Order: sequence, then structure tokens, then C-alpha cells
Amino acid sequence: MKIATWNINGVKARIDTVLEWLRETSPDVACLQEIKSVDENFPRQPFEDLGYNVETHGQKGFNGVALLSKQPLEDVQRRLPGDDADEQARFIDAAVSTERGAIRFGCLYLPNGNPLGTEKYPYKLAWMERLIVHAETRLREEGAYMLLGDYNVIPEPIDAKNPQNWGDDALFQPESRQRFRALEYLGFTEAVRSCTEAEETYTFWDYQAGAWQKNNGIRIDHILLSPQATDLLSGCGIDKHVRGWEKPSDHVPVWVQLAA
DNA sequence: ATGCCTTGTCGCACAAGA
Repeated sequence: MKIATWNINGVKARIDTVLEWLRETSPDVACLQEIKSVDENFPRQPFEDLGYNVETHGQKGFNGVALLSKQPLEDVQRRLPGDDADEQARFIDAAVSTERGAIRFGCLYLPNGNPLGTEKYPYKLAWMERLIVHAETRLREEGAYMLLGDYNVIPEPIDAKNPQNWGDDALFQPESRQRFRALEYLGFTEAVRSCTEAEETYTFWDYQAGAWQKNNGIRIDHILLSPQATDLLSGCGIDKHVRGWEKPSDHVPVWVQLAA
């Protein structure tokens, strides 16, 4: 079973690219971020034509997440618990049934937090605290659970081509990295780093200043696996070549293979 | 120091991204 996550930077602008990638890699589950669409305008039909069930949690203009699954999506939960006043569409959580039992997925688009000194940064940190609480709840269920998405956190210096350039950026602040570690150390396995210790393993290249051509990337899209999901882990990868396609997203897909 | 690109918005420039 292959499960992928990808920040597509707008479903309307990226629809052909996403469909091409789905035809090429055929993931069983795909978590999409930054759909930038309200639910009623999401182009469900072309995904359903490829055999996917579709659940979205969108908003106008910005943010928005979606789950695609070849198996039916069950017990769909929208919004990250913990703040009823939070109107930003950044989280959707659902389960699928497999021969090895149920597997649950949380698809997240964690706030960017820039620029520092504005309300955006404390919002990011508070959102991470809520994510930790939600993850604790899920872990207590002791099932196969995974948190996938755009975390907007560079965990370690090795996860950036030029870590010295990110010192004043919310993605690389000690507080952001501390909360990412606190989440991970609840008992999750960070899939990609468990599969490879290779340098220059990136998931994002800025559109500007020739970042892709210089391989000036960062690793900010992550997959965290509960112990029960980690037991099923058989491989992982990053579809880096997609960044070189026409009209690319600035992020590329990250995926895991599970023995389920 | 700033913008560099890209997307979406009831565009006619701007916000937001990272």
C-alpha cells in the first residue's frame, strides 16, 4: 500500500500535473495540501474517474487540504481540534480499511509562521501545540496512524542546502523545531529520515532565484508513523523529478510503502 | 535591503507563500 503527501499549490492551477502524477505512481492514498479551493469548487470528477474517493476541507483563496483514496474514506474529521475560533482549513483526518486492519491518516498543512514578529508565528506555535494534543489522542488508540503533510519545519541543518540562510525564518526557529521534535518523540517514526540519512534530501525548492537549478532546497514535507504503522513500513521515497515538470508546484510528493 | 516567482482574488495591484 502506497501513501503519499503533496503540497500542490492550487488545485485549479495544478490539476493536469496532479492527474499525470497519479497516473504515473498510482498511490492508494494521497494527501494534498494548499488546494486553494472551496469544497464545492474542488474538481472531484477527474479524480473519481481515476478511481479515487475524494474528501476535502477547503476555504476560499488559501490553504485547504484533501484526501484521495482508492478505498472508501471512513470517519472523516475536518479541522484540528482545540480552537473553535480557528477558521483556517489545514487539517483532515480519516481512516481506510485494509486486510491488515484499519489505517488512519491525518493530512496537515501546518502554518508557515512568517514573518517573525507578527501574529503568524505564535499562531504557528499554538497550532503545533494543538497538533501534539491531537496526536497524543490518536496514539492512545494504539492503531496504525500517520500524520502526513507540509509541516513548514526544517528539522535539522542537514535538511537545508544553506541552513545559514534560514536563521531568521519561522521554518527553522528553535521553537518550531522543538515542537516538531516533541511531536515526533511522542512515539512517531519520521519515515524519510528512517529510510535515508543522505544529504540533499529535499521536498521544496523556491520558485525564485533559480533555487531548483541550484538545488537550493529544504525538507519540510514529512510523514510521521505511529508504532503500529512503523511495523508495516517497507519503503519510502520523494518524487523529485516532478519538480522539473512544466508548471510545477514548489513542493514535490513524499511517499511511504506499507505492507498492508 | 529588496525582489527574485507563483497563485488567487469579482485583479486593473496586492496578499500570501517559504
